Amino acid sequence: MDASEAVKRFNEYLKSHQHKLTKQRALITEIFFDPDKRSEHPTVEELYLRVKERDRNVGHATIYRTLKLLIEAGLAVPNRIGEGLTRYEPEIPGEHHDHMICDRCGLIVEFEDEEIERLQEEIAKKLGFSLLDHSMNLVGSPQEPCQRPDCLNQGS
Amino acid sequence: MDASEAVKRFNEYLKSHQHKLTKQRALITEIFFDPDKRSEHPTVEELYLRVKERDRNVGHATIYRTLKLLIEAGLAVPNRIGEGLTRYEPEIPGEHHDHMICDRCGLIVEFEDEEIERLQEEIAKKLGFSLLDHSMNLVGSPQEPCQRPDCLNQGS
DNA sequence: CTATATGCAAAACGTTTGCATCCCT
DNA sequence: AGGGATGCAAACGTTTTGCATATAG
Repeated sequence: MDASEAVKRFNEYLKSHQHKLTKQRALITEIFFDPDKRSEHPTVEELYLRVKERDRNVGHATIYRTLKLLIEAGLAVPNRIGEGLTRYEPEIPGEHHDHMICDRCGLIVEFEDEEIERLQEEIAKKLGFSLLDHSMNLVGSPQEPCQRPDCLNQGS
Repeated sequence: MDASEAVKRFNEYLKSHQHKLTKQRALITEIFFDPDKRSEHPTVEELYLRVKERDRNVGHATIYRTLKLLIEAGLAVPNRIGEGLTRYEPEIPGEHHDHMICDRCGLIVEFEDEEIERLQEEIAKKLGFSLLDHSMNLVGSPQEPCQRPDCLNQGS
């Protein structure tokens, strides 16, 4: 799903809920779904700064309100890993992935595992629930020197 | 591990790090590890109120600072599921469990699954990391009427 | 006795909200 | 034209911090 596809889907959601597709909402969505930075899991502040480059008048509130709508539309997922602030990731409806987080530099690697998904269903059932959602985050240290310039694990 | 065992372990950690076991720290730890409420995953505010019943002079800051130390000592784990506030759970070193959260009433059921733990190790390895930590939260709706008085799912 | 811990209140932080104005449809 | 959206700044709840005082070791 590319950025304009995301905007289209968002618009469909908005229309069906008496909301409007404004310039700001379209811009935020485009930037949020930019394929180059898709896996960056931006914070509100990070997204705000990137949006501000293209529209100097946006306010924080609009980012917060738009992300809330994107979540309702099933196009974004909040992720409260680690520290004290929320990160958001673009969500392709129907897909799902979990996270492997680098202990040294915070890099987030996404992955998917069928076997785990299956086990989760099974566990929920055994506990008397039907599974609606789940999140799994692994934290680890890299075994090989990391390629990222800001990673502390440069192969000491 | 009972409450006094937890205090003992905490004291060991404190001593080895030039910290002191104060009345407040011992009290907070005892209450946090109270076997009756072990699985309640209290917020700071909840813990604060329970501690205040036994020592009317404690301040919020002491709860925050003590929980931070308990985390360093490996005796507590912060859990930022769901809403906007952090819950804490007592941790028995060496043990680990994941969470099944009730969609209707927020009840947290703890569970452990060897198979999942094994798969997580495997996935981390495949991605080039050695696993340090992980968290997994399942969200689901109960299949049977819930027994909790405050659960919305009373068997409608 | 001295280093560390406490309680308080103020500050910091991320997030939400009220309101006058603006702008999609 | 009118219901919704925006930007701003103030309000909010949680967590952290500075500081004078108290206390464990």
